Amino acid sequence: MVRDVRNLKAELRRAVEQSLVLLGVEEPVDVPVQPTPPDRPGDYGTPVAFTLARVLRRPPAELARELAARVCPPAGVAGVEAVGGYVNFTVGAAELVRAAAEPLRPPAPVGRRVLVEHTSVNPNKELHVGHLRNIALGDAVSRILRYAGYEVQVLNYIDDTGRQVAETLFALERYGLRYDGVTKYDHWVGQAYVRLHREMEDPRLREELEAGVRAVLHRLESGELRSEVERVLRAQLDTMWRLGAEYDALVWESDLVREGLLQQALALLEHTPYVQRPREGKYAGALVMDTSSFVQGLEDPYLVLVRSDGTATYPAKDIAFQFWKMGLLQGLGFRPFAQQPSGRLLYTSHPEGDRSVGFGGCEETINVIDATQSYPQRVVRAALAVAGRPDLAEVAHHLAYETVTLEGRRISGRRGHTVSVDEVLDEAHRRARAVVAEKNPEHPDPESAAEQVGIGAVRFAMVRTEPRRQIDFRWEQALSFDGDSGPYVQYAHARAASILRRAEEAGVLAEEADFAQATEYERPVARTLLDFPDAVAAAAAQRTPHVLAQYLLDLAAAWNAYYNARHPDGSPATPVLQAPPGLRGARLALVRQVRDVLRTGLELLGVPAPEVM
RNA sequence: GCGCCCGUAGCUCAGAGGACAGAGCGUUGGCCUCCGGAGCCAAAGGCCGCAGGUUCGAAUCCUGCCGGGCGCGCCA
Repeated sequence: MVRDVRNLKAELRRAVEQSLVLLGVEEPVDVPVQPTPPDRPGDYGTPVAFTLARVLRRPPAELARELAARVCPPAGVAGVEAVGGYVNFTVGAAELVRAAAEPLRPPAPVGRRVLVEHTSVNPNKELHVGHLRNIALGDAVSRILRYAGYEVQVLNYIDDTGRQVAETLFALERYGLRYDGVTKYDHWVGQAYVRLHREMEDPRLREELEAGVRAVLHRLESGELRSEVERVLRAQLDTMWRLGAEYDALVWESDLVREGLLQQALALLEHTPYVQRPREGKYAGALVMDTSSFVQGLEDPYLVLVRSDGTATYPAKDIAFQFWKMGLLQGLGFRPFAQQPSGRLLYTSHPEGDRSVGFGGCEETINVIDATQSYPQRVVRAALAVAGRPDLAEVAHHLAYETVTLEGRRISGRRGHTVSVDEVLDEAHRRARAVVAEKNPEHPDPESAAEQVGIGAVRFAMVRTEPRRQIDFRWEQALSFDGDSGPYVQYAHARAASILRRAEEAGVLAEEADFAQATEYERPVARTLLDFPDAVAAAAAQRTPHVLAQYLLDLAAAWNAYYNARHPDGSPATPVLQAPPGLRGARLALVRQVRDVLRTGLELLGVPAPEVM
């Protein structure tokens, strides 16, 4: 009996391989088994005859016919036929539905630790739609890898010693601002930042402002202003949590420096032939790394790690962090920071933290950072190679996504050309609320449904396309509730859940399935259901959620088509609750699986799956 | 200038070297005798940027060109 599609495909492959021997093929040949296109006979097929044609010097169609005649198909396969040069297999409807209805089993643990860093927003202003893409991608990839069996650490890097934070805190001081308690705190603080930048345009003030910023920077480095930064961070976290993103730990840049990780990283690099301290010329007195063997296309391959005044550059800190992530360096203590909405504890690095809390030291890393940072990310990988670990450089991935533009222009927080995540979510909620009121006026909890649909629309829009593609943020597109959208998939899920609810009310939910009664109408949904493990595996392997998003659209479409199917005379072809006993059980099993796969898939994307919407 | 990424239907996008290139939006026309119409069915719409090459087979791989985005600081 066929258990699931992985077995099925593997069994088909084996059967074909055995028949190859009968044809006199001795050399091992790769036998691809793929689903047949719609409107073609069969469910799965192989083009192996084309490969063979070359070796055996015979026409592919002829070989396909011979293969089809000799192959001994596994149990449950109802037919084998040659279609042109392809050999196609038809699985019986009963077997197909039975296999598709088999309960989901998550993949086994792979025993590999992966560290995903995402979000990493400067703690000095509210989140904008560019950050939205980062969070949606990073959170989805983390969930997918965890499901795929990896041990995943999700980190959010807090750049608390950066210029942007210094400018903001300086602005608050300079203008003597007091929090009004009304505006969300990160938005309020962001206004001070924008105001300072307006003032900085005046060349007469530049020196005075610069000195002020530098003074704050020093206080930040000493850790003196940590609680100020933390206050902004907590406001930002509310937005991240509202989106459904959660983290395992926050890593503060100041901790990285204070714990000496930066110095250790530099020490690792310093005695390699690639790193030098020139006595004269352009880089006199600085510590520089020659990246020419690792990064192409640079006029000047020398990268400054330590300035001639003794201060470290940003790339140096990045390198130290990366070394720690991959276990080249140890250190950093952690302690609990907050309880997240799901109950999961969020840790933070801290000078008084517990050093035995085991973050870092992963075998593979994924840095979710936009594509404009590709060069610094290559430098980070180069540093691993310089430190004698080219093997680690291979698995230090940069999940590079293209930036989000706004009306075709680059987002700029400073110039106010931006849309905040909070604003987007509020508007999404408002629009979804209106639709719920219209479509489902009896809804028991319309506010909660509107929130779930709004978030779902926004997050799905951010992950449905390939990360490398630039996207222009448009309200109608990001907040679309029909067509290829999050709510479309959510609706398909709610519809399946609704049928199961009614089945339970009618007392037929536990009815035994008689798969032998399965019809041709079930075939497309069943086949699509069987593709789920492949979709997740592909998303994990390629480290991109869009593969899974596209799959869920396919499944929702197949399920909706099934739901609406009619006989040629126009009468409903696929009633579930009114189907004859046995067939009803089989259809309920299929509907349950549709609901479970949609729910699981949506969860992996971080899109809520409401039962009623 | 050099390097990286992207060019697929009017628009927004899928498409791990395999079967006549697929969705959504928009346009046109249909579907409430069923369990949710945020849905379904159908039609129209394509030199897959251009030109070569590799291959039994190319939207997919290679080379060149064209168009667009980004990067190339002792900034972060």
